Amino acid sequence: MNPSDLEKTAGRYAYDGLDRIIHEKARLSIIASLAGYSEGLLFNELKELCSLTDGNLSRHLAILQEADLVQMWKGTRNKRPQTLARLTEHGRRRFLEYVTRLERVVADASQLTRQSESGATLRPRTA
Amino acid sequence: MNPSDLEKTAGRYAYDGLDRIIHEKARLSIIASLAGYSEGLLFNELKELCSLTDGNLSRHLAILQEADLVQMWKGTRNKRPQTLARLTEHGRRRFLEYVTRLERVVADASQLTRQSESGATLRPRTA
DNA sequence: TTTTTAACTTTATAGTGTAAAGTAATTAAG
DNA sequence: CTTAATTACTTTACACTATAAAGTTAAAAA
Repeated sequence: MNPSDLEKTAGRYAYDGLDRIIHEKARLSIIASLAGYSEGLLFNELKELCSLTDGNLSRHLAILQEADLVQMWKGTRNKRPQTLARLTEHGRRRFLEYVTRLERVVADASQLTRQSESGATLRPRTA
Repeated sequence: MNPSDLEKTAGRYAYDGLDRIIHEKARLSIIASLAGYSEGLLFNELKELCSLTDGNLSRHLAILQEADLVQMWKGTRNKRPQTLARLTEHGRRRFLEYVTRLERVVADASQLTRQSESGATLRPRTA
């Protein structure tokens, strides 16, 4: 890589668009689940789908709610409290944006696959 | 979603394969950069490509090295110390695995796109 | 009426990302 | 020739945050 290349591509791999709130594994898990169920999912369903503990799920849902990515509906189902979580419109858009960025990461990686197949050397370059 | 569905898909969205070490944004950035340059990148090149500060890059490189995902070569270039970072074979494989999981996230998300296009309702479901 | 279960929420803690400060070695300035 | 500045990092301290353990409320069972 020569200096003029650097100039052109500074920040090329910074992945700015990878929104921290969505990128966190547990929350990505939650959002991706909700993305598949536009009618929403119950607390316990999410817990199972995402393999999260109660406290953990509760905290992450609170964070997602605060960011207006998810909305919660509290009700009762046979005399038991039930919480339904759903993506907001905003959350849906932000997730789609996030995924667009992810696609770039995947695309970048395909380059690696090609290079390794073409038998590139693994020696350090000389000074 | 009915209970038998839950049974079948518990952990469906847990994304276990999203290795924490690689998933972290700054490190994903570093690894994706290195993936594009099999001959390795210099400290300052990485700094630019990933828009990281010195300290930040240094720490993350140390973590990646400890995990045997990246290897470092210390040398000098016109009397200045230079550090060259490169993906290890192990790192390359782990990154490819990681990307495979990412592809699943992207695939999951395409479902959302389809649903939103088919005009699904946004009302909470009745108890 | 006491205990247990269900469905969460709150809190304490351990872990981690980040930038500021520190180090060492070279070059430039006075 | 001594001091200041630059380069190329590394170390440290702090602020943040993910997580699970403990706590809460209410219904159901014993």
